[in-house]
Amino acid sequence: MTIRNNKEFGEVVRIARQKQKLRQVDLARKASVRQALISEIENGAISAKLDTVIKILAALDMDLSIVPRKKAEFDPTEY
Amino acid sequence: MTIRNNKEFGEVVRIARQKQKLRQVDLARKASVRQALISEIENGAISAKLDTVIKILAALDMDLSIVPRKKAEFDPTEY
DNA sequence: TGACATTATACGGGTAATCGTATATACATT
DNA sequence: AATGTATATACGATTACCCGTATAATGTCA
Repeated sequence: MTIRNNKEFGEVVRIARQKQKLRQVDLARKASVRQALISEIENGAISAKLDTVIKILAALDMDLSIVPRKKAEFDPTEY
Repeated sequence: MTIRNNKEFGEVVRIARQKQKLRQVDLARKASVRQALISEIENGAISAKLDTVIKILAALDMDLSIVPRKKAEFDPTEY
């Protein structure tokens, strides 16, 4: 899953959290942050610091990864 | 390339920048930040904000990606 | 509807990121 | 060595993250 802004990051966090049946407060505890912060991040309201991003992903058993930008592929719906 | 802390992120940025034969000031301009900030980030001195991370990676034609954490693989050196 | 659980928002305070700018340090080339 | 180039560091100012805490808003379910 590729991330281009805060909103997309928040969506990924929320989906992953719900998939694991965690409440915001549960994820917050695992990542050592506030429930309020999880809420703000999931809503794309803030630009979290890198270490916060990593802590939250770790709590969700996910990794941050850097990849070469994918070239736009042919999209038949555009024709 | 997986990223677990600020230092690892900085290393990836520096390597990618050098591979593209860019100076810090060049990358800074492309990402709309200061040369000093590129320096600090490459040295792992700060925890950049997510939008800053994304801007810099975009300037390097790279994407931030979220992936499931890889399971630990069998490591023969531990036996 | 009422009670409970979950999420979103608010406030003040502390700290860190980022800025513009300037300079110091390190590196390279002649 | 001297000059030019690149990177690292410094400084004060501004912005924004993150905190603890509390509460408002929303959702759920009997």
